[in-house]
Parts: sequence; C-alpha cells; structure tokens
Amino acid sequence: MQIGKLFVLLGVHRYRYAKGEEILPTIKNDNIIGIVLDGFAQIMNIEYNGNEMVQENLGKNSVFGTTISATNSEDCQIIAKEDTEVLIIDYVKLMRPENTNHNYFNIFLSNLFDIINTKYRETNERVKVLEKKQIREKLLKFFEIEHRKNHSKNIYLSFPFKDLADYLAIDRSAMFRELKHLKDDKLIEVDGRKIKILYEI
Amino acid sequence: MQIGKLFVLLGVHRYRYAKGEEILPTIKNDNIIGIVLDGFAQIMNIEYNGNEMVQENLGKNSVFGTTISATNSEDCQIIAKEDTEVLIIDYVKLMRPENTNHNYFNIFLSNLFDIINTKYRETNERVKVLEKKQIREKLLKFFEIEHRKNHSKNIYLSFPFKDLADYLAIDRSAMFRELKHLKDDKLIEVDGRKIKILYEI
DNA sequence: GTCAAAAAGTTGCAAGTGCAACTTGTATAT
DNA sequence: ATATACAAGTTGCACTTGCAACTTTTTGAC
Repeated sequence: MQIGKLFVLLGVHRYRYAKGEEILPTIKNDNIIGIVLDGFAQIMNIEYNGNEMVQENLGKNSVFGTTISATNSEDCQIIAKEDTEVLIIDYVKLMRPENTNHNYFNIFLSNLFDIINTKYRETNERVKVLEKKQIREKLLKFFEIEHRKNHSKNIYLSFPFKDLADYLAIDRSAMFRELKHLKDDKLIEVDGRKIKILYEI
Repeated sequence: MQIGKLFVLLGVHRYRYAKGEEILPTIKNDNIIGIVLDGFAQIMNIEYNGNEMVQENLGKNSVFGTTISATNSEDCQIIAKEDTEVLIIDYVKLMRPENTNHNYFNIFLSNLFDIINTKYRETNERVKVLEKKQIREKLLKFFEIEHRKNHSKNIYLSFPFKDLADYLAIDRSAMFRELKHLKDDKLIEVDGRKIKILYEI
C-alpha cells in the first residue's frame, strides 16, 4: 500500500496555506493533532473586546490541536504568518487497532511518537520552571536545567531576553531586576546573552 | 514471538517494589521512560540541607524518567509509597527502526503513544494555567478549561483545595483570598468543593 | 552614514503574593 | 465521646511583582 493511500485511510491530510490565511477553521471541534511541517503560524486569541493577541507561536515541528491542548476550541484562530505546510491527523482514526497491520503506519506512528515524546519532555521541563513561585527560583531552576543539558556553567541564550521572560511567564522588567540582584549577589555574570553561573550546582 | 521475549529485546522491564523501596537508583543516567502500572510512588528531592521534599506524585499510569523530564538526574530518588509496579522502557532500543517488523511492538507502541499523548495534553492544559501571571487569572483559566471539558458551569473538585493550589503553583492561603475576592465580585459561588461559575464564558 | 525598529535595561509605585501563624470545621479511629 | 489528623478558611505583614513609562543600546534596512 502506498503511503498516500494510507494517509487517506488514516485521515491524515497535508495542507498548504499562504501567508495570512487561516489554518483549517473547521478543525476546531475535532479530535486532531496538527504538526507544522514547514513555515510559521500563530494561534491568535480574540478577546471579548475584539483585539487579538498571540497565544502561541508555531514554528517548524510544532504540534497543535484539540488533542494536544485546550487551545483550539474557543475564540481563537490559527493564522499562517508565512507560507505554511501542516499535517492534520485524525486522532480517532489514528488509534484504530487494525492500523498496526500496515507497516507504513507503524513507521509513521514511530516517528509521530518521537515528536510527541520530545514535545512532552520539553513541556515538562518548562513546567519545572513555571512551578516555582518566585522569579529568582524560576531563573535558578532554568539555569540548573540548562546546566544539566549542556554540562556547562556558561549558558548562551539563542533568543532575546524578552522571550525568556515569556518562557518563564514573568514580567520582563521584573526579570531584569532579579537578574541584577543575582549579579549583585555574585551568583551569576551576564554578558549580552551569555550567562555564567558562579555558584556550585 | 512472545511478548515477553520482545520486551527483553526492546529493553522493556517490569519491576515490583515493596512499600518504602527506592525505584531503580541506576536508571538515573539512562534515557528511559518509566510508567507506573500499579501502586503509588513519589519523586523525592533531597535538598542541600538534607531534608527531603516531594517533587512529584506518581499514581497509576504516571510517566516519569529522564526522557520525560529533567527530573531524575539530580539529587532525587523515587520511593515506592505503596507496593508499586513499574515498566521501564529503554528509549534508544524502543526507537530502533527494525522494531516495526514485530507486530507486538506496534501494538505496544500504539498504546504507549496514547499514554504519552494523553499526558502531553494534560501537561499542556496545566501550562495554560501556569502561564497566567496572577492568581485570579490562573483560577479563571482553570475554570474556563474545566467548563470546556465538562460543558457545565458547575465545577466539582475531586481533590482538596490544597491540591488545587499545588496544581496552580500558588500559595494556598493566597488562593483562598482570591477565591473570596471572586465571590465578593459575584463571579463565582463556592459550596464545599463545588464551584459555580456565575459569569458569561 | 541615517533612520527606524527592536531589544536591553532602569525606576517608581501600587497591587499582589508568599509566608507564618493562627482558628474553625470535618472526618476517622479508638 | 474524645482524640487525632487533615482540610478549610482567615489575617497581618513584609517582600515581590506587574505595570507603565521611561532611556539607552543594538540591529537591520536603505
């Protein structure tokens, strides 16, 4: 069986959207997994007063959909900010037991598993940080995790500090204030986007 | 091929621990997925000053391990608080492409996928709440998600308020304070563990 | 270069929150 | 019935934080 036919059987569809288009308005009520294969999209939240705000950024390999989070079922829409290609997977069809008879399916599922598992690990990592009640603790937890991942006391941010504040779900200025306190306490040194851990970890 | 032999091939092992035992001290450095099949365990964090604190509760179907989070690689141990049965999965062996030739594997992976995917959705749900900066917003987001899940403005907590505070990663007394504000503002009514949403959602 | 836009960094202030230390209520067991 | 433990609920206070409103620096485009 061809992979294309199997995709139809499984309810897996590939869609392309031009910049500015809304991604599948119809998927909202379904039990689906979406994967961004290429491009960039954003989940926009429409507030009661009418103005929109970015709820989530979807880069390449991002996963979204009602099966993934409570995201896509309310007053929100997913907008392609560049030309974007997505894979939409019907979760119910995907989980049919007889699928495992098809080898293409098994390879596909194995890859999908790896993607979801990686996302799950990353999200758990973030939760470990978000669980901390205070900004200082969030920062220290973040440093600890980065240290463990890279086995180095030098942390290099590949993104703006603003994005770090978003990741930690804290106010940007409050974060800078606490970074200064950490510097004053000789716990870290900061040089641009390079953070050096000075304490024993 | 028998499922037992396949498990060996995949590096999947089932272990039983008596109450009080430490779960696999050796797994810490490996790339593993652990699943609690039965029983109850806790990830304990040993602090610098020596006293332990609960980092995570692992009930039935809980997933843990170094593949899942940055949890198990530092000064922590997993203790069986009841007689507990766990499945330990070697992630590298699990992801070998040739595995998909075995049908037992495919069924196993399909089930594992469902478990991880469910956990991922639940974790994402929690992140939506933790991302909110203020207690009031965390509570309102929590209500919103519960409302969407049950299509009801009556939310019944199946756990103590203390656990809700932990879930929201906020101080318990601060949570009660804010619940009172929400009551004063006529946004909710609270009767025991039943919360009634009074506003349009 | 010059300009504009984004990011970095700072500060005051009011409001929010964690923490400690309670009281009250509600189960469960002996 | 009494004791014990746990959950619910409250309060004061000091500290933390979000927010707004800046300035300064860096980056990227023309």
